[in-house]
Amino acid sequence: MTPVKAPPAFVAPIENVPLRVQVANSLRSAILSGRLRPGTQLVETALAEQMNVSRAPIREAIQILENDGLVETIAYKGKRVKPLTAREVAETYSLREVFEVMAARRILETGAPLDALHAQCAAMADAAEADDYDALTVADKAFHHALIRLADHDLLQASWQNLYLRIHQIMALRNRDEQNLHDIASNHPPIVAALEKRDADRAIALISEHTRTLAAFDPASFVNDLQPDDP
Amino acid sequence: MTPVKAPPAFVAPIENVPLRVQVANSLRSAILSGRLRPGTQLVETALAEQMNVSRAPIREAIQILENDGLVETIAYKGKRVKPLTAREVAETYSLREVFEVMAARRILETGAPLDALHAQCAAMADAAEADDYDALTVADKAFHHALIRLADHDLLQASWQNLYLRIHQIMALRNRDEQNLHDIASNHPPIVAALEKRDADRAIALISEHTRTLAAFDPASFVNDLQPDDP
DNA sequence: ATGTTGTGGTCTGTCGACAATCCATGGCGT
DNA sequence: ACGCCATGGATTGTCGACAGACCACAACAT
Repeated sequence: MTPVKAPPAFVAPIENVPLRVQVANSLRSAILSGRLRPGTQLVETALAEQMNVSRAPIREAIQILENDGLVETIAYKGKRVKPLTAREVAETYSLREVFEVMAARRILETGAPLDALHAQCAAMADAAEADDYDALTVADKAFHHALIRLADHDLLQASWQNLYLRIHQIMALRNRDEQNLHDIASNHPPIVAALEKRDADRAIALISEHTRTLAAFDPASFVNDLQPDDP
Repeated sequence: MTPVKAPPAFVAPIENVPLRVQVANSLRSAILSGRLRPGTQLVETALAEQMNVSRAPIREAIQILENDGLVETIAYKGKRVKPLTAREVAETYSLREVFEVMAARRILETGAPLDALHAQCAAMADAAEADDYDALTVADKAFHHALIRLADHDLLQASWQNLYLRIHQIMALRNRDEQNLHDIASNHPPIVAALEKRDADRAIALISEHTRTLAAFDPASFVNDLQPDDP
């Protein structure tokens, strides 16, 4: 049986993306790219008017971002892009370290193939050579995403992805001029090599060190460590 | 200055709890206690009528639960209590293990006092002696919560708490008769002892073992590993 | 029989309006 | 000057109604 009702697929299926998701995506990318800086107020009526939708989808979209940890609500007062404290940044990176170490452990246990990691290392080297910061960022994210994916752990992946949203935001707010692209790129191949050799201790140590290096970088320039509100 | 406007606090502050939060709490406790079993459909209109509120707060409440990972939405079809797969249960416990090991590491680094842990160990022993399953559950949660809190890491705590929601649900769905209260209670004091002695390896090993024991317990009785929907 | 096409019911998705709350500002009495 | 209450504007919280999408079932044609 199973009478192949639908052959390969000649046309793309039309997706029905709810407004709240479109709104959420739009706002999220604005936050992650740094166009909406931490502390910025998000006013429902204003956004609703700007985007030509009613307030309901806006509210639900903002709630989605709240669960992403990018927005916070103060009852009857307003919603705003969550300010980043130095402590939060540090905690974010330390948790990321734990996630990636866990991924490495699982990869070593299952012996998953590391092709994807090699590929991204190459991509990062190319980006560093071309002095292309954006490409490097993309490849870096792809590398770590691949690392997590190889761990074959959906919950870990979801948690990591959620965490990485903030990493993304932090990176966008950093001063990119101060970063050495070649340093970043060269950090990764040794990790893959250690995994390849099944040297757990070394792989873990490298990942920890790599994460801590990133965390230590320029911790103060974009952070708002002030009263609940402001200037 | 700082003219102490509000002395200690004689009466509880009047909190304005939004309906969505009340609804979310109500539904959450129903899910966590097992009264709403995985797979149960949540119909907005029905809930709205039952609780005498409009659909908007219900929708937002359900979204909160969705971010808690307790509910899932299928567009234009319905929302339902997320079914638990064996894989999810295993992943949940393995992530919890990583969280608690991280907490132990941090506690050992900072040398935080362990009073709270001792207290909960005692509470668990009492509960086991009195054959009081509910009290044991409470004390067990309090123990692990204290462990996480001592790590002094807000993000870790938030992640752990979110994860523990599912643990709570899983425990509620288990067959409590099959569990030996004394075994559970006796698992914890050695962990505290190892922490006290600053024996990192042993503490971590004990925590891992403890978590894995729980995870291995009765993995099939309440799980729905079936097609996307149905009976 | 088998496949197709309506059709009705049951949900969720979206909207616009109204109510509740909070905050800042300014008037008023002392 | 100082403190207190009223008032107004801004923003979120809640509501009820309508529109859109999907599913199941039945009627029909082949």
